[in-house]
Amino acid sequence: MSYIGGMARFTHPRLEDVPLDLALHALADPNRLAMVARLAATERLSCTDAAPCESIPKSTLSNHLKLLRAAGLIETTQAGREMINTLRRDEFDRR
Amino acid sequence: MSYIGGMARFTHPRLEDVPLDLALHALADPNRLAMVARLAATERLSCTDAAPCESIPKSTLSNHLKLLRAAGLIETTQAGREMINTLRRDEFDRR
DNA sequence: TGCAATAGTTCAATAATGCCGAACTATTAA
DNA sequence: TTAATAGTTCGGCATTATTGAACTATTGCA
Repeated sequence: MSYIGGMARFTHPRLEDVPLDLALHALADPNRLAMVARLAATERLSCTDAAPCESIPKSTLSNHLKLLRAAGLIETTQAGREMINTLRRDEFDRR
Repeated sequence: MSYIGGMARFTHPRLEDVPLDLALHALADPNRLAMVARLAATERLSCTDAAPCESIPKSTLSNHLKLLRAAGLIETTQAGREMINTLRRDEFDRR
C-alpha cells in the first residue's frame, strides 16, 4: 500500500500567526536567501536540490528549510522519499 | 567654543555596499524593528528616545543602533551630547 | 574654572543561537 | 530482507548577542 503526494508530517503556520521579525530572520541568512531565490525561480525543489552549494551538510539544509517553513515562506509535502518544497507566494508577496 | 549638529564620529556605508542579508538581519529582531518603526513615525530620535521600552539597557540600545547604521538603514549625527538618528528612507524604500 | 550630571560608547564575560557530524526513520528498489 | 536514498533529530562545539561596569564627551551650574 502506498499513497502519492502525502499530506503529511509537516505543519505550516497561518500567515497571520507569523511575526514579521520571524519572517525577516528566516531571510536574513545568505544561504537561506539563496534557497528562496532558487525556489522563486524553479518552484518545486527537493531538499537536496534546493541547496545553494554542495558544501552545506544535509542536517544544516534540513534545518534551514524547517526555519523557512516556520516563517510561512515555504510549503513542504512528501512525495515518496523526497520532501518537495514550494514557495508560498502569497506570503512572500504580501511582505 | 561649541558647534551645532556636528558631522562627526559615525561612518555610514554606501547603500550599494550593504549586502541584502545584512540589511534583513538588522531588521530581524523585534526590538530593532520597533525602533525602526518609531523612527519611521517620528524622524529624528535620540538614542534613548528610540528605545521601544524602558527595560533595554543603554549598551544594548547603542549596539542595536550601531547595527542599523552598519546596515545602511539609519543615519546618526551628533548634536550636543545627544546622538540624533534618522531613517535613511532611500535605502528603506528601495529594499 | 571645576564639579556633577547627562548621553552614549566600549569592553569583557556570560548567555543564547546556530551549525554540523552521527545516529536514526521512512521509503523505494533489487 | 537487504541495501540505498532522502531527510530528520539530537547533542556538543562554535559563533553571536546581551549587558553591567568603566570610560569619553558635552553641558550646566556654583
